[in-house]
Amino acid sequence: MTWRDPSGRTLADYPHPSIAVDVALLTVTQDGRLAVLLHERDEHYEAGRWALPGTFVRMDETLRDAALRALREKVGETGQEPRQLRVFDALDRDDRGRVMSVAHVDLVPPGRLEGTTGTLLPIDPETRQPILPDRQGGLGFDHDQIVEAAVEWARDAYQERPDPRHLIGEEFTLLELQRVHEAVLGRPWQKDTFRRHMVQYLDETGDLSRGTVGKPARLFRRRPQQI
Amino acid sequence: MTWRDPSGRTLADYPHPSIAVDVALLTVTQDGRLAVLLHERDEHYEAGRWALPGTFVRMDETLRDAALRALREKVGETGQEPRQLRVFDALDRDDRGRVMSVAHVDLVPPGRLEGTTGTLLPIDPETRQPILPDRQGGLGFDHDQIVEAAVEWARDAYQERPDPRHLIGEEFTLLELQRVHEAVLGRPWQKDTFRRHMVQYLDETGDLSRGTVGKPARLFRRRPQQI
DNA sequence: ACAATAGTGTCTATCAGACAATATCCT
DNA sequence: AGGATATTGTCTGATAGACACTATTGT
Repeated sequence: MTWRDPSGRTLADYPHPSIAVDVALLTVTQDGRLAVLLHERDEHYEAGRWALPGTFVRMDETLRDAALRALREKVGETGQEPRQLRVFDALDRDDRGRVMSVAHVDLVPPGRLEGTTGTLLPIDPETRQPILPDRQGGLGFDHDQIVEAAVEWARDAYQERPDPRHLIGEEFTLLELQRVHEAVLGRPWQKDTFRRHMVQYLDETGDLSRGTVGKPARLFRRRPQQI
Repeated sequence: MTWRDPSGRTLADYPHPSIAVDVALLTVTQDGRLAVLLHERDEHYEAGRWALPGTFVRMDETLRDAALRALREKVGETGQEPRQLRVFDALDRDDRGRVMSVAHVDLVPPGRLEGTTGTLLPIDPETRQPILPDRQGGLGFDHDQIVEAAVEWARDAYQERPDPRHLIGEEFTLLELQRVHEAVLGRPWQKDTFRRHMVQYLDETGDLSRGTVGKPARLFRRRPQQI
């Protein structure tokens, strides 16, 4: 059944690079900061270093499934919708052998990270790097580049549209929405500018917020995407 | 020397997917159209179909080098600077076995494609697909998606900056520049809008064009990128 | 009444897009 | 002179950013 070339060999008979996935799982914490989920490696390699969850891609799974499995196995969490960033393929990036890694990013609400065995570390908005609790020289592998690309991806996604990854619920006030966007973008936003930019993508629910001080705010929901 | 896990196995001992590269090599033809370099497969698989040049990545080469080798071996041309688009990883995308492909794009001046054994086919600006000379059902594999992504990448690159991939020479008139941009973007551009948009990235050489009918145009060159 | 937050009016600067007038060459 | 192309002036509409005023609640 297996395909064979004229010399009778299958594809797997030729030596070929191994392929891994690494996932930068981002979220926004209670205190309004972007954070990334890391774990301290207890593997047989690079043990003790901070790293992104990652794993080798198996023969019969897609990249997406491998990314979700990496999150489950390494930090006890299911991601949501991992997206490819790019392939890291430097010949010497892994001393164990020839390994390419497909970097992924996912951005999930903080509620999904309750039972995690990983560590959520805040990201410096300027450097786009996690702030490590100890000063032991950064992330393993090329994971600093992956985190940077992940932050860029998230910022891009939150530049235009209201909370596309549903970090907050279905109904929210403009102030709540603004807080999330400011956390992801790592910079403040003028409230009137923000409002006028976002309302075009929002529908009013007709209800008002309750129990807050000051004038109650209208509640909005995301307007269903018109194609 | 080789790393081994606790069970004494190397990375390569575990079955893992094969990895390939495919390259959409784009250029702009004399008649001002975007075109992609294809070849008719004479391989042992999918023979006779139009396809992008591609090859399997070897153990000791980077994606970039594999992409350049694919161009050399399949269409007799050296590319310039292939860039990753994304990984195509559907489980059934290749009947020969589990093969992921890292799609690449490159955009080179037409002069580099003189001795090619491939076929340059124009791209429909609307569909972003090559116009095949025969009506035999499209490209093999998922190469239609790759071409589409490649065109998107090229358009993005030519949205803002003057001819970043140096499809024309170092000195040019604004009309020459505009022709190239219109070819890549697949739509006309108003000359005064185009001019005012581009001059900020250009320096005048001080010379004028010669031998043309009408008022001679000033020559420009790209302003060295200020960081 | 007062504090606090929500929502809006309006001014400015910038920019893309479009039209058309003027400038300068070649034959 | 007349055709052809280059270059620039100017108008319009859209938009981001900023400031400040008005509106509506709880205490």
